[in-house]
Amino acid sequence: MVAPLIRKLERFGPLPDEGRRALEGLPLAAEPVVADRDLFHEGEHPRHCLLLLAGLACRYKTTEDGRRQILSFHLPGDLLNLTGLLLGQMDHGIGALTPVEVAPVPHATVLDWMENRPRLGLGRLLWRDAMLDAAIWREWVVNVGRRTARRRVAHLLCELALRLRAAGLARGDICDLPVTQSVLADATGLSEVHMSRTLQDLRGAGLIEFGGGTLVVRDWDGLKDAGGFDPRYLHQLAAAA
Amino acid sequence: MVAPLIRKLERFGPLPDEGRRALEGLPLAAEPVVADRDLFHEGEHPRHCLLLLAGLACRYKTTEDGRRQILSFHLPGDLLNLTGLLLGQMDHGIGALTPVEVAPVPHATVLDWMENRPRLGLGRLLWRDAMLDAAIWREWVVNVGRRTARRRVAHLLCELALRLRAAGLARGDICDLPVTQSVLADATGLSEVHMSRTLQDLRGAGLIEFGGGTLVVRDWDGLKDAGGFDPRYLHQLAAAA
DNA sequence: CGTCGTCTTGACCAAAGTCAACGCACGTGG
DNA sequence: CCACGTGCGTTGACTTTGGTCAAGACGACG
Repeated sequence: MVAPLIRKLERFGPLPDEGRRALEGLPLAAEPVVADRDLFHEGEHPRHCLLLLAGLACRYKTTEDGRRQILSFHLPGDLLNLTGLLLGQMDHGIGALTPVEVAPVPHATVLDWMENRPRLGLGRLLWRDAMLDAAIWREWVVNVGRRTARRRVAHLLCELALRLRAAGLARGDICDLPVTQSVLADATGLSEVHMSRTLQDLRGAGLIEFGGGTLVVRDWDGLKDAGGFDPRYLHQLAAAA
Repeated sequence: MVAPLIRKLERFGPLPDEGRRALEGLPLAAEPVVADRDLFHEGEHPRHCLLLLAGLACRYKTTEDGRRQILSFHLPGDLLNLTGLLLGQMDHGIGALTPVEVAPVPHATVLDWMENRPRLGLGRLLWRDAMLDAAIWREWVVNVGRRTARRRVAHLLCELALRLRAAGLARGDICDLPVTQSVLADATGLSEVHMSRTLQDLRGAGLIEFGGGTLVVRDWDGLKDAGGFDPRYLHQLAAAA
């Protein structure tokens, strides 16, 4: 069950055997969660992280006037909520976009890894993982702040295609992306209607197909181009591009 | 010289005496940097962090078509660039917005604090500081993604007023904010012209005064309201609101 | 005194939002 | 097996927000 997490951490650097064994020995109780349920609520003080085993999750915030902004997507293998561990209170929610399986990992366990057991080598790798999330947020600020709808959407799809591929959720250019257009709209700061038009635009240009929970990248170079996508911000993940 | 850094870290939790002594004993060579110069370039592989001693700095990215998006502002006491330490390559630039004083701190030193010397208690505090930056980015995604120009600008000014106050750069509601409107525009994803109009709008509503490098918050509640500002995302910094 | 950077203003334009209607697929219950 | 409802996507007409372009004011500074 921890294999995807281990694979991900090893992208950041070597994982000592002790660390690997610690992860593999972790008692994990998988819990199913139905779609659209919160894994963490904004404002709560969590006492555990969640290892995402299957399904798609997202972080999001809701504005004062009820609009939703999705902050990031999370794939199987992601250890959700180091943020909550370090900051205490959740400043955002984490929700299941699809039916999901998660396994709680107590904060105490993670803190022990990071602070008392340097031989595991987990501290730095987990920290890097958190910093990669931050790198993605920085790019999202640029995306919503300074790009047109077309570039925005193309850019997001590039990022997702790459991450889905790295997580083993794609066969070639065919990616599992079981989300509605309204989810993509909330991730890009666009309206649902305009998302629909923009996707049609990209489809019409022969760059993608999207529907039925699947994204097909028809023309990777064209899509990269349309999005002004430079994968360097994804750091170790960039290789695939 | 490290006093502002220590003050900031202590907001996140108790700093053991060993840690304090380690910081105070740090050999710091202050270097002046003129305004508009880069402290770190996008793409470089830095070998040190920079402790910001005086002046205002910002992180930014430039899009493929040459537009700038400012990602965050940094005030004296900030230890710039834990990101570079952990991710290796810079995915963004860090620039001096005003004349600035910085002191380099080798990566090796910081890594040593964090990984080999748990008694210092610095690891967790620095990590929290990095996570607070991430919390601010999340809010910025919401700000540029889901708020109108007026709310956006009001929100940014609320955040800055609070942070400037916490950093001792404000006397009451009068804050040192020596930046041009074009900088604020790049931080909010607006055009320079529209920033000018929006500031006039806020001025006209009696919420702020802004000019000559100074921000005066005339009506804090009104400004919070106009920005939909809820300081909880600033975590330990929220107290002042 | 002239120049440059910054801010302001006005006129116009383009991008994206809003509102409303409709089609379609899917699942449910009669 | 069909009727119905619901959620999702699409389309069109219209509005709003903010961007763009261009000109001018103002002040700091050489």
